[in-house]
Amino acid sequence: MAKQKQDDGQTPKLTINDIARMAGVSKKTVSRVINRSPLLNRETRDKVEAIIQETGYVPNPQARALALGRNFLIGLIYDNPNVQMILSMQKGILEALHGTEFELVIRPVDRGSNLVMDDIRGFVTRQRLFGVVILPPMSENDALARMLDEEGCRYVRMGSAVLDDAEHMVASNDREAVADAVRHLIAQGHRRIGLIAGPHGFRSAQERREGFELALTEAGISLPRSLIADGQYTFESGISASESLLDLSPRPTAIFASNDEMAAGVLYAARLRGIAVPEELSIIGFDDTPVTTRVWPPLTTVRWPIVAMGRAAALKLIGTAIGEGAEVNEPSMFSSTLIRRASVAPPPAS
Amino acid sequence: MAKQKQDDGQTPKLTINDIARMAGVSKKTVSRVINRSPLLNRETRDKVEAIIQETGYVPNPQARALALGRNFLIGLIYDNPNVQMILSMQKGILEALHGTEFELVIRPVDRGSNLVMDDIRGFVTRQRLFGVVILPPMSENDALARMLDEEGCRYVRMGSAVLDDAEHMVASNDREAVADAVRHLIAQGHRRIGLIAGPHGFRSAQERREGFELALTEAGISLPRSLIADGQYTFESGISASESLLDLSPRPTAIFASNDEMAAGVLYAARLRGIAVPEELSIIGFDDTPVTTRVWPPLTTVRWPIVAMGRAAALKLIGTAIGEGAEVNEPSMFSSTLIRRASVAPPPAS
DNA sequence: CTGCTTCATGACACCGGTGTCTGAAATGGA
DNA sequence: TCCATTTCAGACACCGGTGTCATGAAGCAG
Repeated sequence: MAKQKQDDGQTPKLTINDIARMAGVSKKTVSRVINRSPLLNRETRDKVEAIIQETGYVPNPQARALALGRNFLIGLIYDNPNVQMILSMQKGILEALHGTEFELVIRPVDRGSNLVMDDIRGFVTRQRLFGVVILPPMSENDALARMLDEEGCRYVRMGSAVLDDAEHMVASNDREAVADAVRHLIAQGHRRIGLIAGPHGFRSAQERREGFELALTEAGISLPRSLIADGQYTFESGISASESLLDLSPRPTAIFASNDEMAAGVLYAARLRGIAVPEELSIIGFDDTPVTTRVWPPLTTVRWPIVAMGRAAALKLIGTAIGEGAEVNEPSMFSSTLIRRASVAPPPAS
Repeated sequence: MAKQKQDDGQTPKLTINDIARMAGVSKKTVSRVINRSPLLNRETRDKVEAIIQETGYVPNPQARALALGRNFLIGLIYDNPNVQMILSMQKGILEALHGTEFELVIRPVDRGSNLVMDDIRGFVTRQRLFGVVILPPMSENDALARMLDEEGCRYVRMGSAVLDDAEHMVASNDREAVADAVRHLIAQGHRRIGLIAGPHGFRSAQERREGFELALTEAGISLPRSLIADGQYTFESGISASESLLDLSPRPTAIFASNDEMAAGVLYAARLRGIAVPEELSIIGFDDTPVTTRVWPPLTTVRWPIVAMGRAAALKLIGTAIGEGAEVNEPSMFSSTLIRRASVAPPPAS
């Protein structure tokens, strides 16, 4: 099964010393070649490079990290019910990291636990990460940011929030996006519009709610408390939240759910009661996750450029390390767009 | 903005030398304390441990990795359209890694590209990973396995495959699971059952197809070629594949789709044609992803213990490193179960 | 031809841990 | 009491890179 090999069954790895010996130069010279030092004789460089090519030598990153005092690992910290968002974010970050020597280390944390901070501290200090990207809702944790500052760990926070610190934040303007979505409902003639809010304590939930209220206020529509139901960003919470809304009389003719999962829940609840969507009830969600197109009717929703934001976050992080002179200037604020599908129609002509 | 600090704005990290000096012992002794060496005087150990506690010293993993000749990074290599599966797998692996000093580095690859092998080789050799977990369909790539062997990189493959190499493989028995699902349809009275197969070249697609055929053969039902449509494991391919099936006359009374996304596509296509599910058409999917409960009616599907499999894979990998004596013996074969929801009913009494 | 600068390279210490070997102190048997 | 054995801790080299400084050769003005 295992082939016969010298020591551990492993091909012994080439080191910088091997290359130096083969090239007849000092290891420092090899190091210079690897690091593209400008003060090198062309011949020497070519000779060494040829040997590196030939042998397939790859410098040991651990040794490099040790000598340099920093490594090439980016951490992704999250605690999020939204599976789709995590993967999109990973995708964006990985796109930015592709072709660099950075790798992505992921770290879900348990926000409920009061050991989170210790957990994360252990994570960044043990691995001496180059930097981390923090996803909501953890990104709203200012104590975490302070801790990372203390530990000397670079970080970028993702948020649906006001841009209070462009250096450490990549954000999307949820409030305005939601306001747009609700304006769309109003333009269709809706006046009794329900809101399924996100969990208390989530910045995004707060922003989306404010956007909702903003659009109604603009249109001079009053918003009774009964038209607001609390959700937890989960499908199940969407179902139960919409039940209280659909019990109302008169019933709302449209519901904005603060994310797609809950919007799917609204649709489900409507189906259980035999309420036709969109003829009797319009629905708008938020996130533009795949579920919006899997259900019937496909859900109108708000898309935010999450992959692009992930990319921007990663570039912010490693930008200082790569484009030395050329200060990478990634945008910090992204805006979302309304995706119109089939879950919105004018209200029934009651 | 940046607080005034000595050198780089970073708190200077404690090293083993600092601890040694403070404790009045040699660095080697501190090293022994860290590594729980048994040949240590109790007093000495307590003294050093107290100081470590007090100062919050954390050994530098890069230095450790360099000295040890191996690091504590597990890689996850995948190229998979199935978002849900990736995340579940990540979850399982992270569960296994939790509390250990291992971290998870993720690496999606582009299977289409012919640079994949070089890409992966670069990944494992550059980072000198401790080991990698490979997800399907990359796990079916034997050249990759050989390459990893060559590079001396441990690996575990995930598969819906025959268990040909328990040491390097964690598998689920898709064939039997699918056969069970189809038997369920047959038991309900279905005789004209369509199959939406997965992409050619995917082992899982092959296995699932074989399970499908097995159940029909058992029941003595013949399977005309026209009842098999090719899909790509995507929602869209599910829609188009089901169209050819639904055009048939007589129409199949049930369809087994090789994954949930495609099953959702079948449902969508049925809705477009006004075919009632499950009254006129029964549907079964595979994977038990959340989409099965978001759509109406909720889809009957096959659940495979993906998180548990991820955990097992990771434990297999690090088992040799941790439970020295106690040879960790993770199961290598997992079985799946049929989850009955509302998308299956007896065929119409045509 | 000499002295100075510039360029290319090497010697050597160092990053922060671990393995090996050695030596001192403690233990124990005769 | 003495020597053999065991226990514990330290000295030192080493892992594989990088930073600093020294050194030798070449270039150039005087």
